Amino acid sequence: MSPTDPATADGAEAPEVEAATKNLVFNAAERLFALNGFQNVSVRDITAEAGVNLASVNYHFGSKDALLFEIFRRRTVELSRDRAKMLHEAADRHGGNPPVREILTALFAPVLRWLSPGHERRVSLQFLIRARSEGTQEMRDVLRTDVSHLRRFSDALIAALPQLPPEEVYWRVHFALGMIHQNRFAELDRLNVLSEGITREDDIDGLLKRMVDFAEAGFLA
Amino acid sequence: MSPTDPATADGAEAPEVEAATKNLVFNAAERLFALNGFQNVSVRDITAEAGVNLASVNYHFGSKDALLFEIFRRRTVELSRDRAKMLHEAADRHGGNPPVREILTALFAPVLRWLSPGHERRVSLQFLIRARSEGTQEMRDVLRTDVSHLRRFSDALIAALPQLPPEEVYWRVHFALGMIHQNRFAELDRLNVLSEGITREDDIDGLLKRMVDFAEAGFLA
DNA sequence: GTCTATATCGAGATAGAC
DNA sequence: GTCTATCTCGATATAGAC
Repeated sequence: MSPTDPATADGAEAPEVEAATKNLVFNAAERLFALNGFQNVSVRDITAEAGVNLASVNYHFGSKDALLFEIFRRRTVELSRDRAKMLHEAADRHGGNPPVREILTALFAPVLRWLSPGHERRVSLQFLIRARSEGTQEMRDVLRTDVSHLRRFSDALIAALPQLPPEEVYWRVHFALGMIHQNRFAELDRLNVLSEGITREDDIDGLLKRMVDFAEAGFLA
Repeated sequence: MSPTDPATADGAEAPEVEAATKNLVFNAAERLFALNGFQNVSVRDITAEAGVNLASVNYHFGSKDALLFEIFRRRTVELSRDRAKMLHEAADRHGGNPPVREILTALFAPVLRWLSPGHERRVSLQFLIRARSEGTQEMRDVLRTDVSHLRRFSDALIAALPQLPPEEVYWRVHFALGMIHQNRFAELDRLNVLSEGITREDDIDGLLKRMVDFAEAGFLA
């Protein structure tokens, strides 16, 4: 049986029984890709960072692209689950029809939590943001066509805004997503230069409130 | 004198006196980079598309990266000039202090005009959007540190919103920029899938109004 | 499972004829 | 200025010893 068999390619689920090497590679790759970009990180960089031998990537994952895709898939699922959970809880609190503000909070908060300075998933988020523009064809196909997770949010917003044509709601979802994707390192750096350091990006709760305030006003306009 | 001398590297300004080859390369490169990404386009692809020989890129531009940077610089200057002109005109109409809505229009409209289906600069815009994430180190340094053009907009917004702390205005500029950057082909495709085709991205005037409505509400919140 | 050594390939850059 | 042919490098992937 090949080690790239799906049943064994679970990494984080059972790190102690699976080859330790595989997790070392996975984590080193995610970190390096997030920091330096997909094309700027070679398999050699990854194996050196992980302290394992050069052949490990191909042995455990099949190829560099397959490794990229596995990181992408795992983190995407995690993020979607966090968001869906928050949306579900908001629906429970409001008899199935949460207000706009809580829907937007469920959309934004998981991302911002991951963005927190000390958070374990901070690099995962940068990885996912990079995947949108630097990803392989396979990743971009998934990103373009798999909207099942987003649809729960657009449906909830359409229900919460019955006076708005759905077309309008979709566009505003698009704008709100743009606000999230802007939170990559490079753009936050730029904001810091523009504001001469007065924007404090490590104040995650403040940022969440700011984003929800801005987007809520846009949706209710 | 080297053909990469700045004085002769003007391309569009004097296409008939400059080497025709240089402009063929410039235009083919911009189009291919915009469509397929910087790393996915080789010098061979460019010269084949332009119908010129392989050595042209290095002869006229010095290197692939230098070619990329020249496209980036020229289009950046053009876009900034369009925006600055609109902001200036809005200021003239309002005794030096334009309202939020007109400032945002000056920020958004040039980008959306370039995005129009038949517009000559449509691919230029996709190129610039790509430069933000796929660009060379040199490009990203410029993007991160050169905020002189943006500052005119943030200053105008701070003046138009005296009741808001500047910190808040800077964050909202950040959100508004995210809304613009979301208008790349891949994200528009995704929106189309999500909305099942009811969002008409070729209605540029409608999109401008939607974006200004959303952002203005966010700034006035 | 893990390592070293290497095959193979595609890229950017350049030399030198015309 | 333009072309062909080629140099050189860095990358992924893999063969095969241990």
